[in-house]
Amino acid sequence: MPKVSEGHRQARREEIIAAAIRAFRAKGFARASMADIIAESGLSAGAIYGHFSGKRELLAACAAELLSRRRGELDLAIERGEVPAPGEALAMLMDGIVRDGLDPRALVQVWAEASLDPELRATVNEALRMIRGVLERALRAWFTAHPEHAPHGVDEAVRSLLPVLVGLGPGFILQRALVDDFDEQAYLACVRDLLPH
Amino acid sequence: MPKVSEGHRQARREEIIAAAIRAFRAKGFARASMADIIAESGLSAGAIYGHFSGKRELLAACAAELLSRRRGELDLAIERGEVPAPGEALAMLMDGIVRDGLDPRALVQVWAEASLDPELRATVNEALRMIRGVLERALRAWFTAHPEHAPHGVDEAVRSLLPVLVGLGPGFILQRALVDDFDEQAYLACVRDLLPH
DNA sequence: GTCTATAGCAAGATAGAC
DNA sequence: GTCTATCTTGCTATAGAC
Repeated sequence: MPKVSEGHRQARREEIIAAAIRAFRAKGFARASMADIIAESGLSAGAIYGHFSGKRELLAACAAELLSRRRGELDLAIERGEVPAPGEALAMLMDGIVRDGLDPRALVQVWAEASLDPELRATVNEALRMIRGVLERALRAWFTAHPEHAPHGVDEAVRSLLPVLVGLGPGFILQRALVDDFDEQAYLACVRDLLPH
Repeated sequence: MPKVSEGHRQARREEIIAAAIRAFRAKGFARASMADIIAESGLSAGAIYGHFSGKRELLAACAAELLSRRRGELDLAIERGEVPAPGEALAMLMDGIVRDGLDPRALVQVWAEASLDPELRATVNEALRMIRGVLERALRAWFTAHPEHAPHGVDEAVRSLLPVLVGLGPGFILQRALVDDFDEQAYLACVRDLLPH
């Protein structure tokens, strides 16, 4: 057992993660140096390496943090018995990201790194499965409440629509990151209209 | 005017670009070193730097090359008077990417780099506008031929659907790059079914 | 646990011969 | 135009004091 209380250790870790998120946001994973993260945290090299084995582990921790935040809201809405339509469910997720002030570029950085690093890829996959699980619950609830939109059965409707619903998220995020005149609300409005509602 | 014919110079440039694409494909932009590209090309450092000012310019050239390839097919289909439905148009683009053997990870790398580098971002934006233009022509042709799917007029139908159609591309590419059990054909089938047809 | 200082290395770009 | 050899820079991670 550590000498310092586990609580303090956790707090310090989160402090470092927050600093790393800021650094990755500003410069991306490859370009943000440990020196940047160290400066951003106000700590020192030794302090960082006392908590994380290196830059990659730090990125994994950041990715986990960012994704776990997103889960709550939609999950909560479902718990409360709300039944958002498919397009609404996606809009809730995306709005949450926007509201968080989460720079879409940071997410693109994580994707890029995850596509090359097997370990991080596994982490992201797990996180994606989680998000997918939440969306699946939402879809299932809605199709069950509106069987007229699921002519081949609820299971089939969910199974078919889920990958596309998942795909619409990156489409939103990437355009936010790259397209000069991207209209977020118009995108979400069209999605709501396009998906069954 | 150069001593060697412009044709030879172009050929050498394309040779180098092809090598760079292979290197970026394998390792990503940040991790592929100039040494990798040099080895892949079979040339030497001096030869590369004689044609490109550095790694960034090389990436920009690769991005331009990859995107311009994609343009041809869909554009050609429209020239021939075919009128693909919206989902078909997207599927044609995505199939083209798959057929090219283009590693989706390479595209994610370009996105990540473009989201941080203003110059590359401008290049990608221009390329995206080109792709968007092609898709817009396709949508316009199809809605004109099927006005029953454009109750508020062709212009409005095109304007509304275009960003989402553009967004479905990254959704496909990213899932191909990251999701372990991604089913490409199911995704495209659902898209075809979801979009008007 | 955290600090300072630095070892050790990899990578981008260049210089100068041919 | 292209080659080889190398210069320079900036980085990650560690060592050792406190």
